[in-house]
Amino acid sequence: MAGIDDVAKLAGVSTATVSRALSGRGHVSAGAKAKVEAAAHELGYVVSSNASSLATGRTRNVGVVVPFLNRWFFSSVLEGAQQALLRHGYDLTLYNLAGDGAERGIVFDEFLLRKRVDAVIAISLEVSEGEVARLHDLGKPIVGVGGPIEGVRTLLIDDVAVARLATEHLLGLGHRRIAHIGGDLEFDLDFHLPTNRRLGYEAALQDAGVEPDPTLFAAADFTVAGGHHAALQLLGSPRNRPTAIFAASDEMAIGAILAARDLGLNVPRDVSIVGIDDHDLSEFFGLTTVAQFPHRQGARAVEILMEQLEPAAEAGPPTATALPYELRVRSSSARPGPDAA
Amino acid sequence: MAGIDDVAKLAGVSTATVSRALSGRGHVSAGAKAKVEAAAHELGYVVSSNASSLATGRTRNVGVVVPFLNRWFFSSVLEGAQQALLRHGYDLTLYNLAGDGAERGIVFDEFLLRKRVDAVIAISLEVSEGEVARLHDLGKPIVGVGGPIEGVRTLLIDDVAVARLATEHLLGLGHRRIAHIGGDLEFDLDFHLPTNRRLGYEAALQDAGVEPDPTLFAAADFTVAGGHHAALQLLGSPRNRPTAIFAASDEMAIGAILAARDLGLNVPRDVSIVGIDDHDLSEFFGLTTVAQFPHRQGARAVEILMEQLEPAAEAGPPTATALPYELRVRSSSARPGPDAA
DNA sequence: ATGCCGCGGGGGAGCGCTCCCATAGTCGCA
DNA sequence: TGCGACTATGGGAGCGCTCCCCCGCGGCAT
Repeated sequence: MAGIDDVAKLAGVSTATVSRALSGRGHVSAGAKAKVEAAAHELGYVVSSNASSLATGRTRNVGVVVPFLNRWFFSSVLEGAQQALLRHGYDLTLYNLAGDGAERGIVFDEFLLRKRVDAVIAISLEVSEGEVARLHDLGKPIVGVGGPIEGVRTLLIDDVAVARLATEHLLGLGHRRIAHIGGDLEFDLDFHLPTNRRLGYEAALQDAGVEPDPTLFAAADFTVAGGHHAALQLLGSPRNRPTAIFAASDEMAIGAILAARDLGLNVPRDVSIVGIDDHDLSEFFGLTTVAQFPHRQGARAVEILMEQLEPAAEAGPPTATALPYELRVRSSSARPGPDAA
Repeated sequence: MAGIDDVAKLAGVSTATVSRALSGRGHVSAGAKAKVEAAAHELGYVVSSNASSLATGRTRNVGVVVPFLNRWFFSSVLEGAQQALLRHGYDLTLYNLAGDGAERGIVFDEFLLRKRVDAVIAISLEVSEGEVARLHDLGKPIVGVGGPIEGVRTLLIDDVAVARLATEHLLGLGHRRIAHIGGDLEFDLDFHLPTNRRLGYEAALQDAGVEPDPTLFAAADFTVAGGHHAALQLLGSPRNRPTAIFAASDEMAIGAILAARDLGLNVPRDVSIVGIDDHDLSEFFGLTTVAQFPHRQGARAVEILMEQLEPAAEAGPPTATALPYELRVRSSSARPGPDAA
């Protein structure tokens, strides 16, 4: 393996100049720079990140901590973060904290603190104040995505507004009996997402002069099966059947569409269904939804970290934290049928 | 931040002893080891992986290269690999090569070779011989999962056998007109998976004395939408309609189930459907499938790397490369209806 | 007794960079 | 012409470990 000395020798300069030429820090004449680059290329030289990190104290590596890997939201955020990091020349070290607390302790004690990473992105993960404090003491920035973390800059869509938008879409179509499939409370201990989406739903109804009907709420976990189960209850009996369902996630909404079909109901003729996410499968199911853009959220998280990690970089826009969302109307929502109106 | 010197001072020993005590290499008396551990704990000392890597030349970090993050197979393998690596005290650096070749070159030239990783796991990714050679020259082991790579130890299920098993299940139920939804050829340039599964399907038919009917094959990409589209063609007209469909993946199979429903056909009464994977959603859809276990495949890949990276470790079983698979019969397959038989 | 071996432990070189400091040259302006 | 400011470059300490080499000691066979 070629080292910096080999490059220096070949280029006829000192190692200091090689370092400067390749890193862009400090002054190097154009000629010297060209010679160094040619030599480096010829030798197939790549700086040793270890040696570089040791000397600088920076690793150009960020740790990403996720609770799940195989769910759409998480993998999308991860993908966005990865690509953004790559553009900045950073590596991404992945920590998948699947549930149990044992791994978690190891990751925090041994890995994150091992000077392996310069910063941390926590995706929808509860991080204790103590953990945040430790990272802070080490001078490692942390940003959260998709779940509020005490004392940490966090990226998340305005769940209340998103739910409101979805509900208003249904109200605008003329629906009045609108059910909601939301997360159960246990889940809410970590994120306020289910609560917030329910609040947005209720607020939209009230603004339209519709009193929320507790019998039109069904709790479920954020899966197709959960949404299916909940929708069967909601749509099960013809009397008092809602004309529309707003589900807190697309996976739930897809479950609801399938449940409606199972009951012989036509979507959207007999029941309109909307979700939140714009999941991969939503287009296939013609699901009307409010898109959030987890891919961009991951990228945004990286930008925020870069502002702190590399203050020298372009100042960038003044960090607008309002995350975009967008109603995507497809075929699963329509005006209620005449008998319902 | 406490360094090794601080620990040495507090424990009243030399840094060499601290290093030995903490790494387990070399001889240290029990007493000294206890003192060192106590001191390290008291100071919250964690070895700097950079300094350690620089001195040893080993990073305890493996690079995982994946083409997609948000597909069930990939994220499952990734999860399995991550957990296995964590158990071995290794980190996982993720490289998501989404399509284009530009990123790819950067990753190989700058990142993987940057002495950042000790080994590489390539998931269903075509790796050129040149790339393999470079890694080999650097002494970095590489193992593939889910796609054959020239000259590299690769983990993948026996696609022919799996397809055969699925097809034989249908044959055993009495089906004779069995259609197949498989990958298209373009996709096959990378992996031989679609071809192999088709071969297994045809072999099973021939062994049962059924001549494969080319009109009962439909190409699709490996998605729900792809399977749906293909199944609509296959099941579209009542004449010559197959009594069963074997899809090369569960996502395709689920698309086929939905297509059957759209056509007013009952699964399994009018048509049986089986897939391959045991995808998360398969249970919900009652899909009969041949489970492969990507999570374990990821873990297995790690074990193989560890055998090379840490020869000192337990010798382990003699590396049986036969990967497990298992038929899971659910409600989507049954004997063909009387009119079909 | 003597030599040898194995174990426990210390000193310190060296891993491959970065960056501080020093030096030399160049330019512009008083 | 002189001086400060700035650019270009080299020398070399030091980042925080690991591990080679060395020493000392006790036990054991010769």
